[in-house]
Amino acid sequence: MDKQITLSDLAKMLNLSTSTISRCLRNAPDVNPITKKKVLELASELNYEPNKLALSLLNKQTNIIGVIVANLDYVLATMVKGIDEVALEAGYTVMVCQSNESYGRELVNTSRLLDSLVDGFIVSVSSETKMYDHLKKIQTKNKPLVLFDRLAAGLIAPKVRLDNIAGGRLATQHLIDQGYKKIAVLAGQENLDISNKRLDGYLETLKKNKIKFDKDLIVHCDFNQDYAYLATKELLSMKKKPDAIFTITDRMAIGAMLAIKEKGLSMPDDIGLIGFNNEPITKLVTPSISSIEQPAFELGKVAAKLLIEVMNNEADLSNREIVLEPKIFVRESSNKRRI
Amino acid sequence: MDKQITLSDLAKMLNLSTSTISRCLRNAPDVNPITKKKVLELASELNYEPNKLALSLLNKQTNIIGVIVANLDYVLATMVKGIDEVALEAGYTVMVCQSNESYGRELVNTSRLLDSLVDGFIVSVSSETKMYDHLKKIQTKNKPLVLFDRLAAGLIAPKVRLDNIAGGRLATQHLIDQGYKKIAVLAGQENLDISNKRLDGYLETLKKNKIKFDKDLIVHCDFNQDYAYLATKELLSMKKKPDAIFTITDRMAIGAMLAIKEKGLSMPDDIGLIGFNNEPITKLVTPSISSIEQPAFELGKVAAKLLIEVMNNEADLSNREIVLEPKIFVRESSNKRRI
DNA sequence: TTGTAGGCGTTATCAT
DNA sequence: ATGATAACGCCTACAA
Repeated sequence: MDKQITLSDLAKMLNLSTSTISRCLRNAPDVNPITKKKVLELASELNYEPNKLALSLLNKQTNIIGVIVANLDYVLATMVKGIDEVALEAGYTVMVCQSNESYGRELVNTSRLLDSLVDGFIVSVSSETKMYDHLKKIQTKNKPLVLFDRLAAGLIAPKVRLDNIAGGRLATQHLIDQGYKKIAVLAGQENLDISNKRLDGYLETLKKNKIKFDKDLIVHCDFNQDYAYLATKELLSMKKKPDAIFTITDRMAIGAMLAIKEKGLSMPDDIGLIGFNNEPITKLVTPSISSIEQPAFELGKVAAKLLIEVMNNEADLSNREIVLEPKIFVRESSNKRRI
Repeated sequence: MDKQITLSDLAKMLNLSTSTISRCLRNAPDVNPITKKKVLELASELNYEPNKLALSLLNKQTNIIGVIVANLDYVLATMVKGIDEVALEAGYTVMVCQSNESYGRELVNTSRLLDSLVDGFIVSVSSETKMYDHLKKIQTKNKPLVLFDRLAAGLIAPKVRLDNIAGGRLATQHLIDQGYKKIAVLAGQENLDISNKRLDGYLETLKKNKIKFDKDLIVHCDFNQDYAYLATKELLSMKKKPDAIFTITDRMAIGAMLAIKEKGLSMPDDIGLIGFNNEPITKLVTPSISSIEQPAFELGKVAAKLLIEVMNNEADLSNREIVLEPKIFVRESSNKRRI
């Protein structure tokens, strides 16, 4: 590691004090233009650049935003891109850590970022995370924290999320409108708020349409294609088997689709299928899969804006919750009436 | 932002000097066990944590690795996951910046990370990047730099990459073995090393099999499904139209597939298709798409290991180039002989 | 207009 | 066993 040029290097070379150098470099008002010129010339000649670490130590801020996500799949990567967009614009650099859906990794990441490194946090919890002490610790240390996507239920903090209930409603109502009556749900793990909300939308919509709810039609499993495949196989071998499946993610929809095809059933006639996230893949498989879209890029941008607002603001935004609306994209897998 | 507890806070409260406190906290040998106990108790009670910024300023290292990638699509996200894995293990935190395939963004990211923030760089250049001054600047400042995936041709630095020529060979030979004779290539932009290498493998294999090369069958276009779609439409309306297409990425294969289907041609009989990357989607579309796999996770791990080696080592590794081998996955889209 | 001194939080070195 | 001091690189009073 080469020694970087420092203020005092310049000072020595020009027989000036470091403060004078500093002033010249920062366009301070009261410096001799001649001195200033000399300093600027030497500085650019030697490629002087201020040491951000020293500045951060002084100003107690790093201009780094820490982002913790469970993984970098399509949706989260898109959200991160949105965060990046806004952060860069505002002069912040983004540090992305993946927890790999592991609670332990999330803890490590949090504490690493927390150690005076980042100015604020944007977090989407892992599916394994059931305790929020690490997030509370962020708050105890008075670092701004914004939750997005997968929220930590019960934690008071500014939040940005999709209206997951509405997503659940949208999907369910669509299936009902298409004439499906026995609608199964492949949900995520039971502690996962985002999954439960989508499920709530489902239940609500059944009730509204006076369809009896059958608890055997709800399966909780990992956010994972393989589990979804297995779960669907089981569902399809039940006596009162479903005539439609709503999966809480597109990955799971793919798993379900494989099981359905294997069983020799055809979509949308024998069975309807709708996913969630509107990943590009839904358009490309055969049959194409209906899905609920969340505005992922926008959601990331909003989260970053909110965090920056919190960081700049004295006002208490801890009860602010920004909710974005989902959209439905009807495709072949559930379009029984060929609308 | 609350004031964090500092060493001198503890010192004042216990009527000790900061050096003593520091020693106790770091398990130094010669401290009075009683003092030590007192200090540790108070420290944990007040949740004292050392200020990493101050440490970094002192030690001239941040334990942060900066990663610059063009985007976070499947392959790159997987590579980043590999980097993350190794880095975390070695006590480093990873800072991921996306250039969004923009040269300008890449410049900004580089200089931000460069400002004394990160201990080393792992970079995959954007498809727009044709000049490497920003990377040379990293080297001028004597920060370790490892290139991976998309290398900067001509820049001397430790590199980790896929054997792209072998990938091109593998794909081409497979198509030839299947009986295809007029093999088109959808390549990336002309300056992109990774694309050119795959193309080299193609050319080499044609020659080896004594197949005449037709330059009209090579199309350079953006790494992008839509462009690939359009390019394929053109290819298919040529007089001497191809009987197989090798696309340099799977995304492009998808675009090609859409154009092929639209034209009413069937794979693999009317036309063969093979992609590159072995993205999950290749297995899921109909017909499933043959593809060349690169060991993305492994490649990320190797890149991180190499960087750490460079950072710890005085030896000059700037000529080291680690090459990983691709594998072919034959699927329906090109399996004419039903092997 | 320029210089001096002190501080940001830590550690290493040298004294005590 | 503990304390004082200097140093990392910068900035902001305050002094000259």
